[in-house]
Amino acid sequence: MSVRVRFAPSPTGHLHVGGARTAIFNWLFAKHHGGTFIIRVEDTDQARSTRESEAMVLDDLRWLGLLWDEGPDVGGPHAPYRQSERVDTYNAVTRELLARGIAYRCFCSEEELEAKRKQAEVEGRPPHYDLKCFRLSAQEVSAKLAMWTPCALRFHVPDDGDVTIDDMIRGEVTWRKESLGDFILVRSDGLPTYNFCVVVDDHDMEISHVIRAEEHLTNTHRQVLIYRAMGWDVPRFAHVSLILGADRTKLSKRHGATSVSQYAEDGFLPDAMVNYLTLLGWSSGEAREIFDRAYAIEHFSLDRVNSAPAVFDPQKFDWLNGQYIHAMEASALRPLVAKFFDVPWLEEGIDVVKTSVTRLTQFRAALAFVTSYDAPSIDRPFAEALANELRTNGTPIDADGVKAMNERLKNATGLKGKNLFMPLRLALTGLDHGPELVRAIPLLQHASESDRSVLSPLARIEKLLR
RNA sequence: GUCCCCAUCGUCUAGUGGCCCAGGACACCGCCCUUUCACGGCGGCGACACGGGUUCGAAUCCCGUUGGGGACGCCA
Repeated sequence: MSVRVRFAPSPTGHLHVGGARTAIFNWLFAKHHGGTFIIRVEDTDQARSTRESEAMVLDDLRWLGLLWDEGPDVGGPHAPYRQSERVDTYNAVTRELLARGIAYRCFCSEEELEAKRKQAEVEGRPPHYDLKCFRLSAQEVSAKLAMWTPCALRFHVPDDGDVTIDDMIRGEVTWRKESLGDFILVRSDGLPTYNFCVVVDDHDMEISHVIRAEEHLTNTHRQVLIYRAMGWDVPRFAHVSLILGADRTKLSKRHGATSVSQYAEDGFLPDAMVNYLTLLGWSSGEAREIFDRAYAIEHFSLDRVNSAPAVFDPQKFDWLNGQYIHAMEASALRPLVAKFFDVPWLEEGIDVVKTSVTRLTQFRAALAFVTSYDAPSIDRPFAEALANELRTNGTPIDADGVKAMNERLKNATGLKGKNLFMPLRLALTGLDHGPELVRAIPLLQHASESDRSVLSPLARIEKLLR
């Protein structure tokens, strides 16, 4: 049997890190098995779904590098891949279920149902539907229909409604029929609900494995009942645990950045994000934490996915992102950094400071010693000696040149060690810390040559002496 | 409240009955490298939630307790 998996976002905003991880696991599983990765848009909630959101989610997935084989934009053998465009398919199933008496019309108003739910709650009963409309006679139904009374469609839970699944991450999970009330299949506005669409679509699209978040675990009960009613094969399920915030509740906006696009804007790299999210709940079994996609694809398996929820740790993600930045060539980093901060001398600048940053956005600040200069207060004879050195011998443009300059400065001033290097650093950068001078000084010189807004080392000393 | 899931250092995890008085990573602390900062190297701190079983032997299997999370919607 070929592996066909899907990621099914509802287009109500940017892709969330939890959704991103679910997408990654699906993608990894598909790639590992040489299967098909499908995107299906679950937009049956018309009030919240928008095309703009759909575009944002797809952009986020593309940014992560999770490319799909079938989807709303690229099409495929089971098009359309947008639930709002598949209503005819659902209607056909609805008619069958209705004809066979498995589904029935419910004329109860939302207010009425809400009141009953509240009542059940105070009486300590489960808030299940009371079957009022299930008991309606054919005549009563016809009468209501004749009066155009709005109605929804409910699925009737059968007497043999106990369900057991063999979840690939959790093992056997069982629900008793009693834990479920008759549920809505189609809303009174004619649009089918999630639990119904998922089943029809997953069957129709020949999905072999449903890999999704744990919040859907209890929905599986209803869904299996629909598969059974239709006589369809039930796919394998794998419910991935939730990602939690530091307070151990479901990760949400109040925990800070939670959308993929926010991390992109904050200077994180897609490779680092895929790596970090893959590690959140999965491990290869080898003591290896930094790996590329090829490694993850080769080693990924669902039975190594942790069933316990995981806390998202921004510090570790930050560290991991830094590891990626440090390992990259300045030439590869340049176009990525340029989106946040661009100067003619960027590549050399990146090369000089990259080990001091963990995010692309930090290059601006790390290179501030080049772009701006506040003349510090410094020992005047030393500054004059330095000015004299630069005027006489020119500014060094490589490490050897800097070393030679240091040697001459040592002789001219009688200073050495920290007493020489600290004033030198201060005089040229205005700061008491920064990259090594053998790199920083040539960078300042080069930058001033290609960028008029940058003061050269000599210009800095002259400003300081003024 | 009912149902379902979960439980190893602060966090992510290794561990599938003896190799574990529990290994790695982040964070934190110290030392080294570096005439600054950062990177890097070395070391330290730090966990099997609790109680019962099963077993010669349990972090690992079973039961219970506690704790956490999720779902109970004409949201997905």
